[in-house]
This record gives sequence, C-alpha cells and structure tokens, in this order.
Amino acid sequence: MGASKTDHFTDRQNEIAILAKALGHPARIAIIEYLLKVDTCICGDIVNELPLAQPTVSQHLKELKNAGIIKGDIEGNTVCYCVDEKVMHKLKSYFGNIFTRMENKKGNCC
Amino acid sequence: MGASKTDHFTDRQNEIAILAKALGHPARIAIIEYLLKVDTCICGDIVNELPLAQPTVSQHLKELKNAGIIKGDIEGNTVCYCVDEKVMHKLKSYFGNIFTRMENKKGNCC
DNA sequence: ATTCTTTATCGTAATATTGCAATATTAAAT
DNA sequence: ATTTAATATTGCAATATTACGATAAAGAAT
Repeated sequence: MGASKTDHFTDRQNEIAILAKALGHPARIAIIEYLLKVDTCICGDIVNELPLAQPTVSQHLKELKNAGIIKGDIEGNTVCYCVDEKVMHKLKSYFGNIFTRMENKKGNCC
Repeated sequence: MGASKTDHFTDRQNEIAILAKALGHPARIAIIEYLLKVDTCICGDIVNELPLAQPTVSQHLKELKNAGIIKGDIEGNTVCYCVDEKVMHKLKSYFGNIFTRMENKKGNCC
C-alpha cells in the first residue's frame, strides 16, 4: 500500500489534512512566513531566502499551490505569489474551535 | 535524498512543521476529532471508529504521540489518550497570528 | 491457569516525499 | 535575433509514509 484511504473520511477531514500536510515541512512554513514578511507579494527572491536549490523551492511552492494555500499570478518573468486569506482563516477557525472545545471539557480528561 | 533539511530552519519553523505534518492525514484528524467528541478520554474504541485496521490506527496514534499532539497513559489493559491542550493552543495562536498579519497588509497583495 | 480483550511491534509491499542536477520554458533586455 | 534572468519540469536516487497480516505483550475475566 502506501496511499491514504482518503475516500473513507469526510470531506472536511480531508480538507484540513491536505492543508496541514502542505504545511508539514519547515521549508514551506518558511515560505509562508517570508510571503507575509515582505510587503508586496512579487516574490522573485524566495529562492535566495531559503537554504535549498531552486528546483526544490519551486517544488515546495507547487505543493503549497496545489493545496490552495498560496495563489500565484505570472507577472512578466517573475511570479507573484501570495497566501490565500480564506485558507488561513479556515485553519485559524479550525484550531480555534478545537481549542475552545477542549477548554469546555476540562476536568474530564488526563 | 528524501530527508528534510530540518537543521537549516528555525526551531519554531520546525516545531510548527512537525505539528502540521502529524495532522496531515485524514485518519489523524479523525482521531483528534473523536478524542474531543467523547467526553471521557478512555478510548478503547478508536479502532471501531476508523475505517482502518488496528495496527494502522496504532501507528497513527504513535505518530500523534511522537509529535506531542496527544498524551497517553496506560490504564489497565486500555490506554487513556487525550489531546494536549498546549499544543492546540500553539496551533491556534500560530494561525491566528498569521491571519491577523494578513489582514493588516490587505491591498498590497493580489 | 487459561482464555479474552486490547494495544503494540515486526515485517513487508506499495506508494509518496524530498532534494538536486540538468534541461526547458518564457518573457524582458540588449 | 541573442542574451539574460527567473521559474518550471524532468529524471533519478535516497528516504519516509501508509497499510496490514502475523505475532507479541499484558492486564482482566472466567
């Protein structure tokens, strides 16, 4: 085997898992943080910011894009990447919600 | 290759990536959600709740445990698993913070 | 003591991820 | 038209993940 049995889980569970998985690598966390740090999102210099070769960075960007975490528009011979606000909101609410639910059942647990 | 160059990134970036990676599978999302749904955290029936074989579930639990997302105490011949509140708080604040930072730079972006 | 129940580990096969050199692509600049 | 600059794709090797059958381990129940 090796492939995930995604069809046995709910759409919501798969959605969150896809987002989490895409963020499950320090290089991709670093990319997200860099995209937020720079003011404009014309980001031709992401490669210089990371300790990885250009093809590797390109691949990480592709994965973030496939997961829907970043959006990219071609602009001349550079690409304008930026983080999708809706997705970040989704993650924020998901974990916010989980945390709230945990607080409400304090005491029943270890 | 195949291994991540974790030593080239900050501790914080690695920390978040490890948590995200551990949540990057629908089965593990389902496990977290189930642990929150049940009131008590004596959870001998996680296996029945998931469309996966017992060794597979055990392996997913181990991964969540290694990442520090769940804590488990042996209790007789069952195991008491529960979600670590501190970790969930960490995720909540991380994504909350990112979202806030995004809102503040609205307009500069695509 | 033996059986039952529950969780963990081992071994293994299938597939996915990570990383990079080499090469391609594409548009701007000369 | 050529060169330059930036990003993408291909191909490949190393490693990691996913899944499960078989088996082990360990306390509970009879």
